[in-house]
Amino acid sequence: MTYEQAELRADMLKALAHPVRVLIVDALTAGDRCVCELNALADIDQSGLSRHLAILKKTGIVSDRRNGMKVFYHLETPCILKALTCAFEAVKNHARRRASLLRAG
Amino acid sequence: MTYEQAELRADMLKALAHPVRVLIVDALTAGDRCVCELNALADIDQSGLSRHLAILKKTGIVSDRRNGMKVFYHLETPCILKALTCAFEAVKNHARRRASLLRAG
DNA sequence: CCACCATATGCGAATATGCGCATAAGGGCA
DNA sequence: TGCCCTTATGCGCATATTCGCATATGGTGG
Repeated sequence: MTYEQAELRADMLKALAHPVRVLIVDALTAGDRCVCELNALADIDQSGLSRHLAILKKTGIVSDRRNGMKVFYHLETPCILKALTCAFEAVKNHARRRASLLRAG
Repeated sequence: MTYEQAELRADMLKALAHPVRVLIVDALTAGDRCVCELNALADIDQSGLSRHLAILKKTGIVSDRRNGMKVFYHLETPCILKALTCAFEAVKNHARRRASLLRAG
């Protein structure tokens, strides 16, 4: 893999690597949501949420669509979920390994 | 998903979200490598590489094993590759969409 | 046009990340 | 023990992220 290819992948991962953005992507798997609905996900300023959405949009993970006064966000890359699930499984495995090491040692 | 669960996933993604670390994980899919081998992957200081490896190790993505003077790193979570592949496909889709928008508009 | 609602952006401050240099730490070998 | 090789860590600096506040923008309805 070239460095440039690695950079593309890293940019994608970086766009996802924030708890609020993970929550957003998770919520969008159930269907499109407007900003006002997503705002209930985390205890965060509205402007902050808007910025997180802009980050996801810039990398193409989500797209947006206006409907009257509201803007709805749509998950463009559902496969990104596999990444999240994998990450979660890996975290659990890691925790389990650490726990058994603590028991043994 | 709770905020705590999202934080765990985000930590995992953050650990991967750097081009050098992506290169490391990619290289380790072909088998264990010592630091001196990995050092050839990118034009980076040896201390920097060591730090990147420490980040991957802390989250459980890789583990290390001493063999004589050398330390070998091992990929603990090969499923993480699916995340990388997904990220890459998503990047390509995004680029394609942007390109066709440019053509149309 | 004006008031209002939903969303986005400018700005500054706090914090985190990444880097290189120097150096420490762990281990092999004479 | 002393020297060398491989890898890790302390430190300071530059840059990037994140956040909240204030405010701008786009759209609706009176």
